[in-house]
Order: sequence, then C-alpha cells, then structure tokens
Amino acid sequence: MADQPKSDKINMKALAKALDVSIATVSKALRDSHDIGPETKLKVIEAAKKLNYVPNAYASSLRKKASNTIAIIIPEIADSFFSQAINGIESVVAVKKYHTLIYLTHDSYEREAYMFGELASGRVDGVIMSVASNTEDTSHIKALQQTGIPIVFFDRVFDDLKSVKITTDDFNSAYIATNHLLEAGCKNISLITIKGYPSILSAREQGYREALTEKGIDVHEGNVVTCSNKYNNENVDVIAAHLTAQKPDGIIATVEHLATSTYLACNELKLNIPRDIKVVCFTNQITAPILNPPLTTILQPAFDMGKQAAQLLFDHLAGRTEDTKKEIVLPSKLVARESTAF
Amino acid sequence: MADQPKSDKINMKALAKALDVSIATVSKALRDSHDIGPETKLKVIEAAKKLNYVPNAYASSLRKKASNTIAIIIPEIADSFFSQAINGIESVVAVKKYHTLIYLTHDSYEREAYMFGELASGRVDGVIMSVASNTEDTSHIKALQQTGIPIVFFDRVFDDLKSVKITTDDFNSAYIATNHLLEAGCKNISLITIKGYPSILSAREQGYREALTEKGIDVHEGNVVTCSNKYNNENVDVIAAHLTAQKPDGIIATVEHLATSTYLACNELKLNIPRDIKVVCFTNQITAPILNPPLTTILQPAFDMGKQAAQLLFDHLAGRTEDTKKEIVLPSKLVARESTAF
DNA sequence: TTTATTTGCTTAAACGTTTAACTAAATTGG
DNA sequence: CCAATTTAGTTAAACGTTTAAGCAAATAAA
Repeated sequence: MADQPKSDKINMKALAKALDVSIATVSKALRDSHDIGPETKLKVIEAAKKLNYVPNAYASSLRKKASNTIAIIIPEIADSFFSQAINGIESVVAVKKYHTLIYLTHDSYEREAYMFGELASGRVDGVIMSVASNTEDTSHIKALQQTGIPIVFFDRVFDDLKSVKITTDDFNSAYIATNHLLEAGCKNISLITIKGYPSILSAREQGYREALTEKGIDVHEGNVVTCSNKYNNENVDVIAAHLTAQKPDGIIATVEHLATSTYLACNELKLNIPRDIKVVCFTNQITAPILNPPLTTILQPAFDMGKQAAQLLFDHLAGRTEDTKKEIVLPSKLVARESTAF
Repeated sequence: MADQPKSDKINMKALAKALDVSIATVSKALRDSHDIGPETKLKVIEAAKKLNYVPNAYASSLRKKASNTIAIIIPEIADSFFSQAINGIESVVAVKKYHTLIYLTHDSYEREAYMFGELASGRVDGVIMSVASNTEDTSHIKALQQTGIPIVFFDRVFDDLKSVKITTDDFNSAYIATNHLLEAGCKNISLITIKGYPSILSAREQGYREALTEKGIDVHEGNVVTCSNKYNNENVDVIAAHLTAQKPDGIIATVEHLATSTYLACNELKLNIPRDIKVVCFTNQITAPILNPPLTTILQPAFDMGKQAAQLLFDHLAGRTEDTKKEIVLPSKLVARESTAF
C-alpha cells in the first residue's frame, strides 16, 4: 500500500516510461496482441496491476468509437414492471461487461426528446426504451436511429416505427381478464385506465371491448374511466364517483397504481371485494397475494421482456442484424385470486 | 429533412469547413466564448443546428477531464425504497444535466468490488452508493476515494469509512416500532430479519432490544429470526415454523419482502392479524394501505435520502467540500394501520 | 502620430487511447 | 549462405474536443 504512488493518476505513458517500452507496447500487451512477446506481456501486466493502472474509458471509447454503454429510457422507475424489466436488462448487460445509463422521462415527451438529443453524442452504442405516455411525434427517435444507433423498444412501443420490439399480448390479456370477470358473474364491467401509451392501453381497451361485444354486451361509454397517471387521491375520488354512478360489478384496472386507488375507493364506499365488485389489475406487485382481498392480476413477463430486449440489442451490436425488425410478443398470465372469486 | 446529409456523423471539423472558419472558432462559438464576435457566433450556432451537430461526449470528457456522469451503485432495484431513492437522485441529476450510470450489486461483494475497479477509469465524476449486504472489506471503496472521486453513501453505509452519509434513524425507528407493539398489548415480540447490512440491520435490532430491555423484558434469543434475503417460499416456512414454536404476538419485519412472507405465514397458520398477532414492517410499498389487513409501516424518506445524497455529491463536485464528512440522518415515520390495531 | 489595448480569429498542443505502417533483428527455407 | 519470412517491437497518426498562445487588424490612449 505505502509504496504506491499517492494519487497522480497513472496512464499508459507513465506505465510505458516505468517499463522503458513504448506506449504502443503497453497498449498491445494489455490487449493481448500477437505483436508482443510473452515475457514483455507479463512484465506489462504485472506493472499495470502493481501501479493500479486502469485505462481511461473515454480515451478508449473515443478512439474505438464504441462506448460499451447502453441507455435505458423509461417513463418511471418506482413501478414493479419497470424495475423488474431493468433487472432483466441488467442480467444481460452485466455479463457483457457493458455499462448502463438510465434516463427517466416521467412521461414527458419534452424530456424524452431532449434525452434523445443527448444520446447522439456517441455516449451509447444502443438504446432500450419504453416510450413516454404522450409521445406522438417520433422524429427524435428516427433521428437517433439514422445515426446508426440501434434502439430496442419494450412494452410501450410505437406501431409506426420499424424496429425491434418486445411486447406482451395486451389485447389478449385484457380479453382474458374480461372473460374471467364475465365467468365470475359480472354483468357490468368497467375499465379504469389512464390517458396515453396508445400501444398498450388502447390494446387493453380493445381487448376489453372485444370480449364484451363478442358476448353481445354493449360497451357503455361511461364504463371506460380515465384517471390521471399520478398516484394520488384524486384518482380515488374519480373512481369512487364512477362506482357510485355506474355501479359496476367488475373492474379492470389497466395500470399498477390504479389497483391501490380502486381498492381505496371500494373501501370508502364500503363495497366488498369480491362480493359487491370484482377487481383485476395489470400489475407485477409482489404484494398482490396479501392484499385485502388478494388481487387477481395480469402478470407481465417483465424480467424476460427486459432480458430479451437486451439480448436482441446485443445481437444487433454484434452485427447480427438480420432480424432488425423482429417483433416479439411474450404472453402475460392471469393469476386468479380472491378479488375475482365467484 | 431531405437536404440534410444522410448519416456521415458531423463533427467540429466538418462544421468548421462548411463555415470556412477554424475548429477553434466553432468550439468557442458554441461555448459562447468572449473570443468570438456576435455575428460569427450566430452563424456557427445556426449551422450547428441545421447540420444537426452534436458534440462528441467522450472527446469532451477526455479533454476536460470531467464526465458529467455519476454512478449509482445499489444492491437491488426491484424494491420500493431503492426505486424511490433513485427518483430522488434523478430529480437532482436531471436539472444538472448530468448522466447516471446504474450498477446493481445484487448484494454481492465481488460484483461491488469489480464495479469499483471499473469506475477508476474516469467514467464518472462521483458515486452514490448503498453497500452490499456482505461487504466487509472496504479497500475497493477507499481505493476509488483515493483517486479523488467523491462517494456519497446512503442507507446502507459503512461506519468505519469517512465520507458523506445519508441515513435514516434505524435504531430509533425500531425502538418506536417496538414500543408501538408494546402499547398495542404485545407481550412476546419477535424480530424477523436477514443477515447482512450491519449498519442498518444491527441498528434496527438494537432499537428493538433496547425498547424491550428498557421495559424490563428479556429478549429471548429465539425471538430473533434470520431469513434469507431472497424473496421465496423458504422464508415463509421459516417464519411459519417460528410462529408455531415461539407463538409471538408481535412481529417486526426489518426488510420489505419479509412483510409479504410474514403475512403469508400467518395466513397459512390461520393467524388473524392483528387479533392473534400484530405486524409492523420497514417498507415503502404503496400497497401497504390495501393489504389484508392494512400494514403498519416504518416509512423511510427514500426520495429525500436520494435527493440529499445527490445534492451533497454535487456540492462536493462544485468544490464545496467543507462538509466532506457530513452525516445526515433523516427521520423515518411510523404509519400506524390496522395490522397493529389494539 | 505612435504606442498600447482590445477584438476576433487561427494555430497547435493536449487529453489517453488504439492501430496502421514501419523497422531491425531473428528465424526459416532453398 | 543469402533471400524471404516471422517476431517483437517502435513511431506517429488518429479519434473529436478544448484551450493556451499567438497574431493581425481595429480601436483607444498618450
């Protein structure tokens, strides 16, 4: 410890001087080049270790035009789906020894566009993203794609954008959820949803509508309730008002935080779940089994979606670009619990 | 759109050539240097916009020896505390227009040490971290600190390391939680905990012990149960076995996922919460109010901890290094709900 | 009018790597 | 034994910025 130089960052030049060889020799030795003899290599590697040499990442990146870094761009992080998806992404990134930049759009198109501008700086080799709820203009995304940076979309995607996409079968999941409620005896099912995320939320709404019309049930427009995408008490009020007005006996909540709001609204109105009203929600929360009552959920394959997104991105980075327009759809799973018990 | 050059990345050199000025002029104009005349500046800025010029981040970083990037190193991300803390960090980082690298240790010392090695590459200007559960050797941390990179610790800190630390009052929170259970009539309170995280978990255990001994109650060693830090069914079994053997009438769960396991164990044994047993847990889950029954929680100021950690890091980066050993302790809050009702 | 200062730009070095091109010595082949 | 090849290195350019230093022209001061 004591014999190490205090702080003056050690670089290749210093290392080369210490060993009395050229900088190129050091560089090549460390990258195990064929150009360098075995004993020289050993000398270099040992000296590097002893002097605590760590190559400068940005000099490397600049020269090699590769950053070994990817970006994750997502709306939010305090959400079980996204945090589990990040785990999936990270499981791949870690073994590739890449680095991960994370950007949160907070569902703002402006922030998203700004972030894409930043990414044109060569900072990342690729991007994994889930689009913001209100993003309609895709020019920022196309612009980045044109610079040659591959982008993999997951969950909240863009239909009109050609790219690799990992999604789950939202239409089908909502369709199944609706039928599940119908089978549990519901006659008047409402969809509690939010604005935005056209790719997933309108699919879920369509699945809901399709299941109903298929059974010859008219969808009363008052049964589709739009909440805010903030977790707040206002939503509880909106839902409570809806429950009072329309008296639905079944609820499908399309996003995680609406489950909590729905439960709270039911509590407020002293509605018993599942006796008076049955509830199913799209969520990956691990607490679903211990809610009051245990919540029937549509469980999304969050980890796998993240993992596959990352794998496809790395495939692309490795030049395996054949299926650059691949669209993978992973199944979600309805986990029936007491909240929809007959 | 059509008149823009297809893809060939445009750099300062190209921009300079297009404008028939020197590279330095472009650089200075874009950084609004006093050296450049106003009309030249305008010309440059307009051309840059028109040609979609984005400066290369790594060339910049290399030259300026500043990356405008920080790293977050945490054990896990699918956890309400950490994801909320990240939101807090991000709220500061975003306005500073910095970038955030994220690394998950999955509570492995080896990964943590490896990551610290990577960070010596000049990739980041500073680090915000929460240590892995089993990290005991701190040499990797000290080594990075010696290179001059500031590190701010939050939540899971190291007592023997001099640095800025943001924690919450774990001892006190557990002390309060224990008293809360005592006041609710509990006579036989168990602590369900896990191995590791000495800084927070032993503080919580001490708070628990202190509250009991203060009331003249002996702490039966069988009442401190150690679970695994994986969310799995094994823990449910361990807890169920404990409930059967020791018949506690109060439970303090020290980490988030143990709440779910404890509830499931109670369900399994048909124990009614709060009648047969009362439960309080350290968790920030938003579903706590709608659990069965609503869970009394120790709510940690996760967002604020992240935010303050980031602010102090930026203070340090800005050279305000006077309180480089500051230790901030933010209060947690006991939120009483039905799971501990009298 | 002459000298000093300011303005607005250019040249060139530097940041720390990687790598193409070169070279001298050692080895191999005929 | 001499030419061709291989081995083990070196030199220098390049990646795309930033910035110190320099310089000519314009302006201000004496």
